[in-house]
Amino acid sequence: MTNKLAEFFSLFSDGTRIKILTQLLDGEATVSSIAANCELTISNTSHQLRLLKDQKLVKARKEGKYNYYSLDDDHVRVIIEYGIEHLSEK
Amino acid sequence: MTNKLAEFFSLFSDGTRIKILTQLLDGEATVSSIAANCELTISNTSHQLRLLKDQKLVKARKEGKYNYYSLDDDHVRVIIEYGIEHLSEK
DNA sequence: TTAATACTTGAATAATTGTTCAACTGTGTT
DNA sequence: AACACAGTTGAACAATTATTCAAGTATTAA
Repeated sequence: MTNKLAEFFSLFSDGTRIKILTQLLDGEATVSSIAANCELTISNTSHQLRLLKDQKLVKARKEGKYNYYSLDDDHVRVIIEYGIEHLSEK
Repeated sequence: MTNKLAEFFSLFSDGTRIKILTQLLDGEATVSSIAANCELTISNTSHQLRLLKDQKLVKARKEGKYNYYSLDDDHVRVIIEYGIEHLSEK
């Protein structure tokens, strides 16, 4: 249980993934647009999105040659907000 | 900002620290009792507590030769609960 | 059917992190 | 003073994780 929890939270423990997640807070986006906005390579973005998808934090929708990713967990927003609150208070 | 957030969440991204944090949800405890309950070495426990303390998730109170650690952040409980909820839902 | 775009994947490398070990400090006891 | 207990610290090693790179698939357009 503790390890599963840790695995879940590890998705928030990397600046790259936090960038991607906060980007997705604004709504769904393609891999290339996420990569562009977050200043990441497409490959890296794709790898991180897969991790997030494996753990059901995001979901993907395919439309033509584009893959649209979006948040698949209502907790993500709150968890990030709590983190921000912690930072601003301490 | 994203990196500070990631640094904060990285405290939850390790099974050892999750064990320590959940142990502290029950109230303050000494380093040795935490180590015993979580089945960790004293040294490892102490190292992890320092990380948690540096980021103001826990605080320490010294009494004689004992160091009592306790949670110093109201968000910890909720964040862990949200993590558990996520796991049970997906 | 060739080419271009939009990704994905696996493997290698680079970087970070966790754990242990040995030595140390501080406190109370004999 | 010498000892045991409670914990801290820094350095080394072990393990994990992030990022890049090169090659691949899928879709659409020329």
